[in-house]
Amino acid sequence: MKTQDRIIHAALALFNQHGEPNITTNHIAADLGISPGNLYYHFRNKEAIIHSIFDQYAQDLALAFDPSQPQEDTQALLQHYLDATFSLMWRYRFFYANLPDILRRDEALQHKYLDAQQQLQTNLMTILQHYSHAGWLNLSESGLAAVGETLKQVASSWIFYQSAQAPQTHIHAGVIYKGVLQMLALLHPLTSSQGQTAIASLMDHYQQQLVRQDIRALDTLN
Amino acid sequence: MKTQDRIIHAALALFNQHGEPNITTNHIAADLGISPGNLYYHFRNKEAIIHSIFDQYAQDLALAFDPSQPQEDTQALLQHYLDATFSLMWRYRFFYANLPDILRRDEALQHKYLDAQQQLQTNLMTILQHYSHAGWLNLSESGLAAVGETLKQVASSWIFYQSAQAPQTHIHAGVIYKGVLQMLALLHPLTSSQGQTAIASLMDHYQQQLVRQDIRALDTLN
DNA sequence: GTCTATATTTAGATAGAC
DNA sequence: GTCTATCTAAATATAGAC
Repeated sequence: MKTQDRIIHAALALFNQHGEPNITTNHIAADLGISPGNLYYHFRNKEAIIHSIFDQYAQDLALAFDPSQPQEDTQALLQHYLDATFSLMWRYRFFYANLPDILRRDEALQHKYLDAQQQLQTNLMTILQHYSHAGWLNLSESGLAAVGETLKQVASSWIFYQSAQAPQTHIHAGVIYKGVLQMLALLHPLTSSQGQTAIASLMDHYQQQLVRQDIRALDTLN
Repeated sequence: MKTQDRIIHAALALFNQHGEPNITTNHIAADLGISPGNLYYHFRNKEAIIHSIFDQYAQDLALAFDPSQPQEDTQALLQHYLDATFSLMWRYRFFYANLPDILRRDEALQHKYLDAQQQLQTNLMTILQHYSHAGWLNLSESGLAAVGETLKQVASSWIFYQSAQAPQTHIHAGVIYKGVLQMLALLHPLTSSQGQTAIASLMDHYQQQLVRQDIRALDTLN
């Protein structure tokens, strides 16, 4: 791997584990066994590293919604959406745990972030409209928009919320399934009887993922 | 005012305006026109200042739900709850914009925060149960708990969410009314016809507050 | 591309005089 | 209680040799 990519990789891992404000350029260099001078040869400063990590995130996000993918049914579409957004948020969680301060320092990044959010929201609304047209949701057009807005907030602040609720050590990948379940629980009382079956089956699916994840987490402790 | 209180006051204002990570003990001392040495006479370090500010927040929160207050009707109770929690979150917004990192640094504070959250959640669930018993909500017992959990997340991540959405300069007190409206919009489709009237009247109320606030914000610009 | 060495700056904190 | 003076430690960043 190129040194530039190794820096991005190491920085992401350290940021996720210790929180971005607690990791300096020296920490990153030391972790890789390279000199600080070398690191500064590849990146102008720490902000540039964060910016590059975000670019990679945005690229991963675009790939996850590759328009060349085959048409799927509504149900699979929602599951794909939830899987992709939450697993990516988890992989880049340092960012979502610290959004206000990171974005304040880099105006260009703020705009890129809002663009990405807008794309995610558009995709979500498309899926909600599928559900609505299939008669699975009992909501007016404006009700749909309101739910979409709430879902967007729940998703994009989930990592933040969990980080504040639990001491850092207790956070593991299982929290992403909890986040998905939280969103589905929000939709559940708004569905018609057919829709309820669809949402309930998704909730079952993620409940199982959560249990498996918890078992894996226990294994890690041993 | 005692110097100790003046430090807390100035620190809160600076933290809210510039973000806690961007304000040093030197900034606080300079803002007050006192020496750094003097500041350190009153507080062991910056963390102690933040901790004191939180203690004041917790005290304000307890006061806002003074048990000696007269019994109110369900509707007034919810309005009181929303007014108090959101206006206090606004007054101490630096904290809510940066929760994960602030709490990670101070384990004792993490516990105090969780206690406060627990108290807020208990109060919220009591109110939801009032609504439910009055036949205003079409929800099972478990549905009620799920909605309560979502409302808790929406409320406690509202400041964070807004700070990430908007460039810092565009954030003003009006966002707290938007947050209240967001919570009410979440409840709205879950209500019975009587409940709908009650929630709709609250939404009207906060919509008006929001408009007034926006007008005041415009005034400030002129 | 990478290292060593080092400069610059700032945050956090303390000692001791008043 | 408050100030002046100052120290330590750390973070950011660069210069120049290899």
